[in-house]
Amino acid sequence: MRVDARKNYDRLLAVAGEVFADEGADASLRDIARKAGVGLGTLYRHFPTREALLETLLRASFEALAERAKVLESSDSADEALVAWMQETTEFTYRQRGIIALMMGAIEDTNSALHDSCVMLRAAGTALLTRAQAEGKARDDLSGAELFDLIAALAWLREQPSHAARADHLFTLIADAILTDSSGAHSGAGSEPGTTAPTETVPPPAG
Amino acid sequence: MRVDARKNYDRLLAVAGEVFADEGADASLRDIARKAGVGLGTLYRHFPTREALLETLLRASFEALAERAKVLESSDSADEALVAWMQETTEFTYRQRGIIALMMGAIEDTNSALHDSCVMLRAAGTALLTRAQAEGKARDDLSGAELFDLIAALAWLREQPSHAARADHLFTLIADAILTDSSGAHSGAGSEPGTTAPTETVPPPAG
DNA sequence: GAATAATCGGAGCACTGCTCCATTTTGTCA
DNA sequence: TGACAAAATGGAGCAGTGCTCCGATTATTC
Repeated sequence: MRVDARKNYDRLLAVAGEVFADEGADASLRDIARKAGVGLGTLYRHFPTREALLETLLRASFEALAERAKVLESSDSADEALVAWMQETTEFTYRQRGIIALMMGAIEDTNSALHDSCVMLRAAGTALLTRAQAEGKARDDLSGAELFDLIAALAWLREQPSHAARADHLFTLIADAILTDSSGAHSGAGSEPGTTAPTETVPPPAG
Repeated sequence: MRVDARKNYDRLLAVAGEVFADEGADASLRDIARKAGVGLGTLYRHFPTREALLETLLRASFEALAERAKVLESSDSADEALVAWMQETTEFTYRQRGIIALMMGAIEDTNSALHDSCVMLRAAGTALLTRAQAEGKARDDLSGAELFDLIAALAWLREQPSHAARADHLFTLIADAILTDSSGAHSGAGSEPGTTAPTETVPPPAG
């Protein structure tokens, strides 16, 4: 890549990261180009779709979430691992305002730039779910796709301002619904989003 | 109202009903005006916001859902009544594609034309929930607002094409999570959206 | 039939996503 | 160093959006 192209590419990513953070995933691309001091054509040359831009920005985070699932797979408690990963994934996803709707569309659209990331994320969750099910800690009649749906629904809910105050409670309710009664989850230690996972496990998006 | 104004008003409502049904709640207002054979200014004169137009179209249905809750309140089974109403409300809401997002914004925006309808709907659900709780059929740590959130989340999920096949199953999962174990809901009779409420209880939107 | 008030409808503004291509810049090779 | 081809640029242009504004038109009243 030519050095001037590289410079513009980097500038676009940096600015896009800020603008998306400020205004959500439906921010104006023209605005991003303008703030990057670059023509609109240049933006489209580097990132042919909005999703391509978002994918480049968020790929590292998606991969970190998948990696995190791998680590959690070797933890002691299969149910706590599952809930912790659900919590982290929900948290990350809802913070990228507007992205969960794109992801739900991308997961069955093989042409979408976000497709692979979504499939990877779903697979990572499925592995944790399957392990919990094998240990009798999670209900058997739940698929990885359904787990993904539940996380998406929770993330969408958190994007709604009117819901904010109740977010943790509903997360716990749904987490408990996934776990089997015998896993003793109702006491809450493994399913309180506010109290678990105080450490930063997913890096912020690049830029 | 002048007769020409009345004629345009009615035409707009009729056309808007069709267009919103075809394209969802974010359909082009200019397109609606054009198809109604009316100027854009005329549309905005009658319906100053998109939400005002939707509210006029859907008010009767919202009121029917509230009325339905009242009827269900005097049914034998408090838990079955709650789940049936959840099912009908979710069904109605998701069929009006795109409206659930507007409703979530409207419920705490007193200026929105949809505000009153949303508050009314939430209150109707709260009454059913409270009754079920009083009878020990629903978990106590759930508020009417949270019930509304769960219905919204389910309706949003159903709007996602990738989710369609799993809609009924997740509805059942969440319905069961709301009911207490003692209510015997896990056997399913009261929480199978596909099998309950075969009768049409909510009229289609006007127009 | 004339006066008046209500209503109409589309031009116009600022914005969006996206395409296209004349112009400019860069890297290479003699 | 200078010439040249390839790569990259950036913004004009198109079709669409929500929404406002106001001169022209129409219905109603006297």
